[in-house]
Amino acid sequence: MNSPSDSKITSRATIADVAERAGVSTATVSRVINQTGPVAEETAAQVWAAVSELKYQPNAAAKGLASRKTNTLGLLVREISTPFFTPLFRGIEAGTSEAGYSLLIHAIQKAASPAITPIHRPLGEHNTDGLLVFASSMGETDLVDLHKRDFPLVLLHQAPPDGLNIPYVTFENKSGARKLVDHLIEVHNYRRIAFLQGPEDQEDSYWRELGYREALEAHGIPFDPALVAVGGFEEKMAEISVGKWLAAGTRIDAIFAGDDESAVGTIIALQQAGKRVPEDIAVVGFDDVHFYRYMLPPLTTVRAPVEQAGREAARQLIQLIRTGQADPLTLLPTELVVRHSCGCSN
Amino acid sequence: MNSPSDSKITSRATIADVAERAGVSTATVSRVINQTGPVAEETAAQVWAAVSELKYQPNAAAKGLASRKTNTLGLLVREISTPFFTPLFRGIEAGTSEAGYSLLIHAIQKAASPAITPIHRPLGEHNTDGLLVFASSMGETDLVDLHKRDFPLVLLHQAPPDGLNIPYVTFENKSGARKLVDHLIEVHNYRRIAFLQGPEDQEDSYWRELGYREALEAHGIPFDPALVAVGGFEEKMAEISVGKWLAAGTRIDAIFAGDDESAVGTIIALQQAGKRVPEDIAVVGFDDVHFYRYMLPPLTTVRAPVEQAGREAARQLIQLIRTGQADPLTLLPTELVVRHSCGCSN
DNA sequence: ATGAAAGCGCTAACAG
DNA sequence: CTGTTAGCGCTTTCAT
Repeated sequence: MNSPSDSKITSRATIADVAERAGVSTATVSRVINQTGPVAEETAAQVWAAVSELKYQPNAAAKGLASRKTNTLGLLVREISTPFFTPLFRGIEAGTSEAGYSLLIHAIQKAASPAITPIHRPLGEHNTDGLLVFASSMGETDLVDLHKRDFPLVLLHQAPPDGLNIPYVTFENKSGARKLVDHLIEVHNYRRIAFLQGPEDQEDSYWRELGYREALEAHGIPFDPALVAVGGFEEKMAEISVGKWLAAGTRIDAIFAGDDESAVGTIIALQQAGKRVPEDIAVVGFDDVHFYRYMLPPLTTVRAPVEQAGREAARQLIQLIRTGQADPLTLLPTELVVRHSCGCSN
Repeated sequence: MNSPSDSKITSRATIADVAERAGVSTATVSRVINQTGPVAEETAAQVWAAVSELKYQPNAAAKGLASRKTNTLGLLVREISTPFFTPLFRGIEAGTSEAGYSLLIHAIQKAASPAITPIHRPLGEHNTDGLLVFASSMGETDLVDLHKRDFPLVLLHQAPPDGLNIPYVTFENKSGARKLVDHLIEVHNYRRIAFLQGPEDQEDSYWRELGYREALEAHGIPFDPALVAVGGFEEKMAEISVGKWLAAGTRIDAIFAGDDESAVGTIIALQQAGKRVPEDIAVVGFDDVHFYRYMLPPLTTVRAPVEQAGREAARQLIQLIRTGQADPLTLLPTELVVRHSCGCSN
C-alpha cells in the first residue's frame, strides 16, 4: 500500500505536504478537512487520499493559534481521591469527548497554603476554551477576573460569587436531606437526630444542613446545637466527632452524617464503642457512593446523580462556549435510598 | 494600582504588548519569562512589572507552535470507573504537575466495537509531548506506529509488543500472588485453592496466575483446571463463576479472586449460598482497594502501590521526553496484607 | 470552486 | 546583554 520510503519518517506531514500530494492548495485542504467552504467532490476525494497516505494529523497548536480556539475544556479540582470524584469525572469526560472536546485536568494540591493561590493560571485562558470549576478549587478573585473577561466558566457544586452570572450545576441537596430526615422522623420516630457538617466551603453541606433543619422544624422538633458537629465529609473527622458525642453521653437516636464518607466513619466509631447500628443509633449518609453498597449494615442514603452532574456541566460549558449562553442553574434531582442503617428491615 | 482603563479588556495582552510596555523587544521578554539567555537585572524587573500590570499570560498554542512542545502529557485509559483508577490517576496527576506539565485525558469508550479503533489520534502527536498508555487502551498497531516515529510512550500495566523498547511500569504481580497463595497453603493448610482470572488482555492477571501456579507447584499441589474460572476483575463475573462452582459441588478450600473487585463478588456469591467466609471457604483479593477496608469479613489481599505506579509512570515519561531515555521496566513492590477473610483472626 | 497571502503569538538563531 | 527576523502549521479573507 505505502511507498517503501516510510521508514525514517521523523517529522510529521503538514498540511502543505498534503496539499502538494493532492495537487491543491493548503486552503483547499483546510476546507475539506474542516468542512468549511465548498469543495468539488473529486478534489475532496484526492485530498482525503493524500491525508490517509501521509497519515496526516493536524497540528493542534497551529490550529489553535490560527483559529483562536483549542477544542479543549479545562477541569479544575482540588481533591481527587474522594470516591465522589470517580463518577463525576466519568460524566465530565463523557460529556466532553462526546462533543469532540479534549479534557485538560489540573488538580490543586491540597497542601498549598490557602492564601497564596498557586498558579493554576495555565488553565486560565488560551489553553482551554472554557473551564469547569469544581467546588472551591478557584479563588473568588480569579473567578471574577475570568468572568469579567468573558471567559466561559461553569461551576460545579458551588454558587457563583455575588450576583455573577456564572452557570452553576449541582443537585438538590436540600430536598434530598429533607426527604432523608423526614424518613427518620416519620417512619422511625426519631427525635434526637444529629448532623455532621461538611467542609465550610462546600455549598452542598450548607444546603444539606438547611434540609435537615427544615425537616426538624416541620415536625416541631427544636433545633439543638449540641447535635451538630463537624464531619468534613471525611471518615476520620466524623469518627472523632462521634466519639466526642459518645464520650459526652449525648443522647442520640440517629445521625445524619452529611455524606457517605462520614457515615462510614460514624459507623466505625459507633461500633468501636459497642453501639449497634441501627438498633442503638441509626446512621444515614448522602451521595450513595457505589463502593459502600456492601457496608454493614447497608447504608440508607440519598442517591446523588454525580455522573450526570459531570456530564451536564460539560454540556453547559460547551453550550456557553458555542452560543454564549447557558442555564444559570442546573439542579439535578436526588432520590432517597432506604436500606438498613436507618432501622428499616430492607 | 491599575489604570482605570482596564474595564473593557477583550483580547488578552500579547508578548508584544509586554515588550512595548517594558520598552524592550519581544525577544527579551521571552528570555526573561523563560529564563533562557542572559538579561540585565534591571531590564528583567521592568519586564516582570509589565507582565503583572498587563496580567500577561503566554498563549500556549503559540508557544507550542514555536517551541515544538506542548508541556502536556496525554493519558489514555479505557475504563475510568474502577476503584483502581482513582489512586492511579492521583499519582499520575501528581507526577505530571510536579514537573510542570499539564495532563490531557482521553478515555476510550468501552462500548466502541473492538476492531475499529476509534480516533484517539488527537492525543497521538503534536497535542502532547508524550503519552501514558494504560493497559490495553491502545491497539498494538497504533503503539508500534507511534513508537516508530520516536513518539515518547510509557506503558502502564501492559508489556510492550514484541521486543519494542517502550518503557513499562507495573507492580510485582507474580511475587505478590505467590506470597498470597503461599500464605494460604502454609498458614492455613488449604489445598483446594481456586483462582479467578482477570480479563485476557490484562497482563496483571497473567502474572498473578503464574504466581498462583508457582505457589501450588512449590508445595507439591497439582494444578487443577477445574479450579480456575473467569472473574474479569469484576464483581458480577466473579459472582457468576463462583455460583457455578457452588452449583457443581466443586470442593474448594479457598478462592484467590484475582483482584479485590472479584473478591467482593466472590464473597457475595458465597454468602448468598449460605457459606461462611472464611470458615467454610476463605477468600483473598489483590490490590487492596481503599474502599473495601470495611468489607465483612475484612479482606486479606496484596497491597499494590497503585498511586506510586502512576507517579512513576509520569516520571518515566517526562524523563523519556527530556533525555530520550527511560527505564525499560519499573517493577513496584507489593506487600501481603493479612486480615480476616483468609482465616486469620486479625 | 480554488488559490495567494497575511497573520495568529511566540521562540530561536543570528547579529550587533 | 539586546534587537531583528524568520518561521512554527494552520485558518481565513480576498481575489479570481
